[in-house]
Amino acid sequence: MFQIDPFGRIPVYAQVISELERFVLIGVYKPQDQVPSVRALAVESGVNPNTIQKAYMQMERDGILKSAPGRGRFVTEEAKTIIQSRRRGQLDGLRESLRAFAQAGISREEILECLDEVYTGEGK
Amino acid sequence: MFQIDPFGRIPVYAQVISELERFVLIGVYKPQDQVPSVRALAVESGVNPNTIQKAYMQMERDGILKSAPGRGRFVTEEAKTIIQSRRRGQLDGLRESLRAFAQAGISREEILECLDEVYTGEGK
Amino acid sequence: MFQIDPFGRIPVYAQVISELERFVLIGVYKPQDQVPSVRALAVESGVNPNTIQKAYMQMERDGILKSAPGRGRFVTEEAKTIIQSRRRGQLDGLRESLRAFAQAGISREEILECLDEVYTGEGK
Amino acid sequence: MFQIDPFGRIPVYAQVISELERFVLIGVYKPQDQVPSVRALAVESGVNPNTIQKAYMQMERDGILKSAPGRGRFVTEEAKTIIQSRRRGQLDGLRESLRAFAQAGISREEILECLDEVYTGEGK
DNA sequence: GTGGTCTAGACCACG
DNA sequence: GTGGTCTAGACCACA
Repeated sequence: MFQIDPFGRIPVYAQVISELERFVLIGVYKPQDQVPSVRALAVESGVNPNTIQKAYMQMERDGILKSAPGRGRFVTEEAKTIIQSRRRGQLDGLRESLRAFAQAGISREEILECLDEVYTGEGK
Repeated sequence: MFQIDPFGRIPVYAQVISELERFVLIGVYKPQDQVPSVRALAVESGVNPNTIQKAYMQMERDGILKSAPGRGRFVTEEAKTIIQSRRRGQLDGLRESLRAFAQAGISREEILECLDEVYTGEGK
Repeated sequence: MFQIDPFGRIPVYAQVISELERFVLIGVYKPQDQVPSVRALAVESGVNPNTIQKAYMQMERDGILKSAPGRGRFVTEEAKTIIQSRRRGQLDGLRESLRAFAQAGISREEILECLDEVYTGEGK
Repeated sequence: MFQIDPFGRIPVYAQVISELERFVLIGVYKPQDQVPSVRALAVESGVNPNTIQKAYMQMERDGILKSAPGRGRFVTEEAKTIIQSRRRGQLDGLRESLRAFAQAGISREEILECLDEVYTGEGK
């Protein structure tokens, strides 16, 4: 239920954030829900507690989580909104990426095919 | 003619490779052509010779360049093919990335818009 | 346990690779095993960390090692297979070498004698 | 008739020597024969004259050639003998090489097969 | 001049 | 602590 790949270029803490955000988007975690404690999530995911801590801290900074000292961490009301709007901002990143492919001689059609594959294919 | 950004997340040696491969793809460097010497490219680009060396070595391992010790480095016959096929493989990465946007609630239309922006926009 | 000859025609980084691959082949390092850190191996072998780094990077590109940033480097599942198949490819080089001896007037028997000497002699 | 590969790990000057020695062994060049001038061989082989010069100097040092200033270079009486005996000494190198293959997990049979291939195959 | 190798020392992101 | 990257400066073999 919690997939982390310790190898590969994506930092583990970023993967943790990504997974948690995904859970918020699909409604596994709803506003006011309590998220697992650092320790609990660490053992469940096999990730170093320091790394979980780092992920939680950043999500707090982003306004997705809020911590109630001594009681735990909770999903904010605006979590879903924040995540979606931020992802929209990431389109800039995508644009840059696409530009790279364009420069690399990949045709618009090849990418379109790719796109359809994703949006008509299976949901996962 | 040779743009490197020493600050920013992309390693300099990767940028060097990217630029050189771009030159091969657009025909600035053709098979059997000699590429600039390590030292020459270092001064031209303002990058440390060691970093150029690292880039060249990797391109050699990739079969894009071949070296004739004492004479210089040359573009292989298969260079263009290798680069293109490799980039095609990178489409898998793009596919995964697009899938992430889909999950994040970005519509197919938003990405399409992005795509057109890139392919109809300026060449740079 | 780790023999490096810093003088002599074989590059140090190549010797490091050779030693590590040997350890994989004889089972000292098994799949999923962690290999020594760059710094640790540097002090143990008396080689500059950069040189170790270079060796490790190449083995990674070869698919023999994989790195988990911040945690260390590990032997891949396919390591042994890759090494063996690559060495098998080197038989082409041997064939060429033998051909040279044949042309040089060395008889098949002389080489056979050589061969037996090696394979019946001591393991080292 | 004169094959040089400017790429690859074998130095060009060594290849030149190897080719010339081959010609002596197969009788193309006999004792007292004059070998091509540095310049002539350079244009014929497409190799830098400096490199030819280096090869000739070493062959002189080895007693295979002797120079008559102003008249040219000639094959010595002992050339063939010297080359053959030297090659015999190279068996030590072969032995070391075979040992490496043995350590690399290549079986004696695989090398034997290789050997037969060479000695029963075509002469070239 | 070319490429190939190595050292020393530094900085950063990550866990 | 780990790996990843970069710089500066040096030496060698080769053409």
